[in-house]
Amino acid sequence: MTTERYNPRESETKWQKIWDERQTFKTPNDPSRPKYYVLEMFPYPSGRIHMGHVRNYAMGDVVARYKRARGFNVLHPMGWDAFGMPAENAAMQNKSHPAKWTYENIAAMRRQLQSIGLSLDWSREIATCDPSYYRHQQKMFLDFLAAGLVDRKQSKVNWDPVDQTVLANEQVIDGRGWRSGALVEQRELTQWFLKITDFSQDLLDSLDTLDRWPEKVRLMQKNWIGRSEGLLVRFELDAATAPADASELEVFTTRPDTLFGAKFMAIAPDHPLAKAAAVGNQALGEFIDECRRIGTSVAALETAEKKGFDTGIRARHPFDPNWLVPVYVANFILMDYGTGAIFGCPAHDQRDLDFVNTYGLGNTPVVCPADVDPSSFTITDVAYDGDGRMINSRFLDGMTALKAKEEVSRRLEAETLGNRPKARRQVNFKLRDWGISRQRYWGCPIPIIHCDDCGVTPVPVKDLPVVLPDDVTFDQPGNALERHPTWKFVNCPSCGKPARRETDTMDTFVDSSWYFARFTDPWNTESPTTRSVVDHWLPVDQYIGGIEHAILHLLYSRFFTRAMRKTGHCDLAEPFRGLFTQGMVVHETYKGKDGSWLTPNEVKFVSDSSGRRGFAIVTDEEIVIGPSEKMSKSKRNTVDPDDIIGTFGADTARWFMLSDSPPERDVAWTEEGVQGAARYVQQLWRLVNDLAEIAAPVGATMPATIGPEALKVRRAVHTHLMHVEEHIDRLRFNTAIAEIRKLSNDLISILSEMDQPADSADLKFAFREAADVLVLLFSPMMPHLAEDCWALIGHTAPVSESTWPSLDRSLTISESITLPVQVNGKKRAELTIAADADSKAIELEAVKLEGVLRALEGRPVRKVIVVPQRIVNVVG
RNA sequence: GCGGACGUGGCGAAACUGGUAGACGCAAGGGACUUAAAAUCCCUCGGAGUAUUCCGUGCGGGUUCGAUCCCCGCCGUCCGCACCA
Repeated sequence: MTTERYNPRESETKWQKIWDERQTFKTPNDPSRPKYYVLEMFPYPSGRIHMGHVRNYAMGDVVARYKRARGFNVLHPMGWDAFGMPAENAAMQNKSHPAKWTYENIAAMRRQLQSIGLSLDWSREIATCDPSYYRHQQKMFLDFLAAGLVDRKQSKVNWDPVDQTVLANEQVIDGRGWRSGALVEQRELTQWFLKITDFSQDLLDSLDTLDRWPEKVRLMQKNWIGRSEGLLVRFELDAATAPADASELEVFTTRPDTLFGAKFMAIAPDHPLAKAAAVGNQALGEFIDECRRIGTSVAALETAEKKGFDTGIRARHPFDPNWLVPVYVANFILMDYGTGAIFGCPAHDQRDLDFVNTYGLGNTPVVCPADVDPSSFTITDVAYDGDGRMINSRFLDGMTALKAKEEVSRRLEAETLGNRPKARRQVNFKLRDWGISRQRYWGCPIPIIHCDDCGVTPVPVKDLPVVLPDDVTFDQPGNALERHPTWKFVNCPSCGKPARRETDTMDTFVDSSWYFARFTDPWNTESPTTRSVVDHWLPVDQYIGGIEHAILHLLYSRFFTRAMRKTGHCDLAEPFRGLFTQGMVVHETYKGKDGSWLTPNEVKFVSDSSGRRGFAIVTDEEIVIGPSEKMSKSKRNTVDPDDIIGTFGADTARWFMLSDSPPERDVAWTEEGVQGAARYVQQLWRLVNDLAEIAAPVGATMPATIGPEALKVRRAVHTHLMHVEEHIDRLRFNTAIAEIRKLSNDLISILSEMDQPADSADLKFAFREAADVLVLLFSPMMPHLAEDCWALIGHTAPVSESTWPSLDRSLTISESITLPVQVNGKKRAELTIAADADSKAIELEAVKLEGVLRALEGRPVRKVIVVPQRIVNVVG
């Protein structure tokens, strides 16, 4: 019998149209049904989707379709992270407008996404650059401001003097702007900040509750938040050496135990005391300037040696007024951590040791490791930062370092300097407040008006949204809003006098910090969220995206839900209950003799038992096959989803993306692999055609008696069904797919081994069940093929609207099992026995087996270990 | 430097986290069908061996009846943070 080949191109567009017409994936806000919210990180509308998107959305779609079939009301929306620099750069190049570029890209990418057959509710689509979205963001900014969650303060920024904008740290490469190549300056600018540090402790503590997040991401966030417990210690300055106004220096330390090992104090170049000391000290002033110039770029930090400059100031040791410690300005002290000042204990801190070794200040070990004789313990160029007992430390000697920490803290808290305690305990965080001001046009305007009389004045809510003007030009660098002839000139909403709009816009990370909440009711024109709706849908049950967002996006979103809760926009702290970070799509690289990269389309291959070689199609020259790397334009190893879908169909692309590697790991796109997936599409099509011929009609009831052949089919079906469920539940798509292939392999071999036509009622029923289950199992991965197969086997409603098969667990347990039998840990025999046989019966049978007796070589059996349902081990 | 993850066939991987190592697939080799190719179907496929055998999960030890999995020490690869006092 011949079956026509399955034609994905015709089929896929047909079913996409049908789903659309039937509104199959439209999700009502129906609180009566159990909900499931699955979300993939929304894309930036760069113009075209890439294979990484296909992988990401294929995973989310499997979860969405699976949960839908299992009876959940599934929310699976899509939108666009649409503000950002690339749109402005494109506008500059094309003499166009960022909005035009962005919306054209959105249209193109929406079409591409639709060709993948994703089960998305497009009626909820949002674009963050649309005033209908960002107006609510402006409202929340004002609410945050009123709630004390917004700050406006001076801060140091990376300033690109050519592009005239602030650059993020990631945009500074070797001290130069990534676009302009200009030397980046450190500037003090007044910036808007969101006070994420208000939640430092909670953001840290709550990580423990995120048990469905990757451990790696939680750890990265933990390190980023960077909590450390320590002591703030006030050192009195020697009046004879200190500047007139300065009487003390406060430092932060996590090692108060090492106070008697102090050899110097060091302060940041921007520390107020450094500035005071530089007055009338030209050499010191020059040193400070030099530190500033080198700045804090990564390259500078890696190579810069520890440098310092003695201010001449001396500080008194907190436990000994006669002990004077020199105060240095040093280039490795950060002003924005702790107090911008430290005491240096070189024996137990590598940086301090490097420093004293340059300036000849010496070191005194004060913590001695347990296995070392204190009298011979010396430090030369490796600091000791481990545990031990105190030495050379007066009243601390003999204590453990831990005890000494406590003792020093206790004593200094009790002693006073100028009527205040000499020290207090403090918790410090590395986490900084989130600077959101960007000197860009294509972002969400910050709804603030600056008035000479009234100062910083919020835009009244009735005047929202503050809309970006359309008539802007990009013929010169800098912020188009700033130089717009009229936009920024408004009257003060408070006093009515002429005033100016804030021309900074918000960091685009703000846009993506709450879009998941907006999806729950994107139709609300009055408020960012509708409380009854948002509280029902959130948290997102399964969030899927790239590991590159492990810190910023995910941390900002966690902050945002807390801030939204505080301002009444939602009622939860943690937005993402489950997080999954998928791996990249990589591809081999091809390099010609002349060192130029070739695309996969420009190369042909020859494979035989000696290996695989590649040749340039045009020149026939042999090329070098390089390692698989992330798809990139520069290495020309990209594969275009449109081409793949056009050639093989979306189902094949989806199947291959999910099948080859575990989802969290990188997957290598290969021509052979995608062809294997395409072959399987045809194999399934043939199999379902064969089943359609012999299966009982749709909805046939189970016959009273099921013969052994039919039982075999049913057992296979339900066993594989059980395993596929387990794999999808754990997001193990690759093993789910292996399990589906096992089922189809089983069915193919059962069909080929049948020597008689399946005309008995029980077999017909079993094959009906097999066909239904098989199609339903692969329908989340290959939905279009599944629809055609579903229709072929007689169903009238789409498989996308059908319910998941119910598992009969009794069919997954067989009457007899075959256990491997080991002798001394090595497999020597197999034992087939009743599944419910007890351990004693198994033991008696096992020691009689021929293979066991042979391996024992006449030795007596000393012990038999029976692991139920698993294995038998005979020890002898 | 600090923190973390990972090393299994020619390749991607699996092994229900202590219980038959290599499922499922890719590539390769052999065969059937065909004038031929594609497609399809059958067989082989970790190494050695005539074997009902031995060896084998980066390397070296250990715990255990039994270790890819747990412990100790190395080697290698990748990732994150980075002068955070």
